[in-house]
Amino acid sequence: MAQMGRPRNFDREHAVEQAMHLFWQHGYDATSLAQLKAGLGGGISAPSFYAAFGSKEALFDECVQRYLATYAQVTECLWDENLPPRLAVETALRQSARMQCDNAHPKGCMVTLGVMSAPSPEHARVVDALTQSRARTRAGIVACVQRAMQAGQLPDTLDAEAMATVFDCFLQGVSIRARDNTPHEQIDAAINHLLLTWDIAASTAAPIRQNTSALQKQ
Amino acid sequence: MAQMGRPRNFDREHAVEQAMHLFWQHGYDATSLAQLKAGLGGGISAPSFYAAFGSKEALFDECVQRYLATYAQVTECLWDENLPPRLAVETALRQSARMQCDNAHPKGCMVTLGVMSAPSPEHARVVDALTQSRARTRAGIVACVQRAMQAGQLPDTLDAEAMATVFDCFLQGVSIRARDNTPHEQIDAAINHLLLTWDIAASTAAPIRQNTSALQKQ
DNA sequence: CTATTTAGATACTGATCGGTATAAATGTTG
DNA sequence: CAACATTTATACCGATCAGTATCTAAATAG
Repeated sequence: MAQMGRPRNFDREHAVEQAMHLFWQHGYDATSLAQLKAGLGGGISAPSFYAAFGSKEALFDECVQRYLATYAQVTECLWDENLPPRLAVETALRQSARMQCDNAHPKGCMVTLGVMSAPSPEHARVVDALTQSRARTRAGIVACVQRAMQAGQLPDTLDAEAMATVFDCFLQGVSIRARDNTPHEQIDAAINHLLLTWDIAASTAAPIRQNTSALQKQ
Repeated sequence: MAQMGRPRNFDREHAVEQAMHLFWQHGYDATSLAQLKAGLGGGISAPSFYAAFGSKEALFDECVQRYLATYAQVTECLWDENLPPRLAVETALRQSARMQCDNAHPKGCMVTLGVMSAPSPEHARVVDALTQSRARTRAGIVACVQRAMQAGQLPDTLDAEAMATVFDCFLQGVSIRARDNTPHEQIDAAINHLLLTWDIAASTAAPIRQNTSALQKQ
């Protein structure tokens, strides 16, 4: 059955996409209702906005979900257990760097750059989804390192959290550098160097696991 | 000669310090005049605020200058030509990480976390000092790499910008991780790994290979 | 003392914030 | 057609934004 009532004269999907770009660029607070209304589908009225999206906060949540389901997928390879761990990390770094430097949308990562304000109770709720997403990516990198350790590709004496922090801090920093208009080639070249930390750690791994020494620690 | 007129009953220096903490934590736009008035010296009135500081923007500029002259000095070792380049970079990373994780003030770096909004003409002016400071730190790291290359401590075939981007991206990312309450020990341990990129570059005469293993695509 | 200088207190400004009440316009359903 | 459902346009809400006008309080200068 078709939709009853007067049909809306803007494309809701397209409007969410435009709203995501606005939030991505300016952040949650700095994006005003006036900006959103003016930018969505070529201009809609306040009542249309609230009828379609509920509230500014609800629209933001929807935009975050949209972002996580699309652009943020570049790091999803971290969870692909069919990929060799090192390749999974490298792929995540390279794909994310490429995405963040793309001119087709705001520079940097929306999940990272939405950190801004922290303390106010409602803002905390808004930012929570972003914080959790960052924690998930972090956990994905840690999982890759641990997988490599279990496979003997990294020494099992390694501090997985510390090793993962190297890559995660770098990845978070890419958002800042992308905002500062660092060319993608430069970041990609930096990834070459960064991955050497993996290789040099791997070169100290015993080719055949020696559980005797590993089990000493606790 | 002593000051004429009625003396103000709050400590201006202390007030700037408190304002800096507020801007540091919430960012420029998200810090309201109401917050500032309530937080400065235990509460001052609007006219007192404007008489003492001129405007919100002028106070922010003053806070940025204060920040650059104090907390941001942790990376000033990058410009100390008496320090071996690698030690200068390591010291900058470790001191900055320690500072950013300190509980005595807001987590992260004010210069990095003030990026937020970009486009509006006046906001651009406010953010400009931060952008320039980031560029200066970046240039300092590049200078250290170049100094090491000239001293034969790094191969002269190295791409200094790319090498510096490794450390700078990491450094920028520390702000995000500090906001996410990553313990300082973990970041410090990550710096150990990160510095291996310097050592392995130093040990190789030939330029590092491009695209170490994957992702020739696109 | 008076004059001058500076800061504080109260109250207010116009603009913008996110959000809504009301009712007309436009569609489907029977 | 009439009844219903939904979006639209206009106008508006109280709250808060950054910033001020006005007057009084408190200090120094002569």
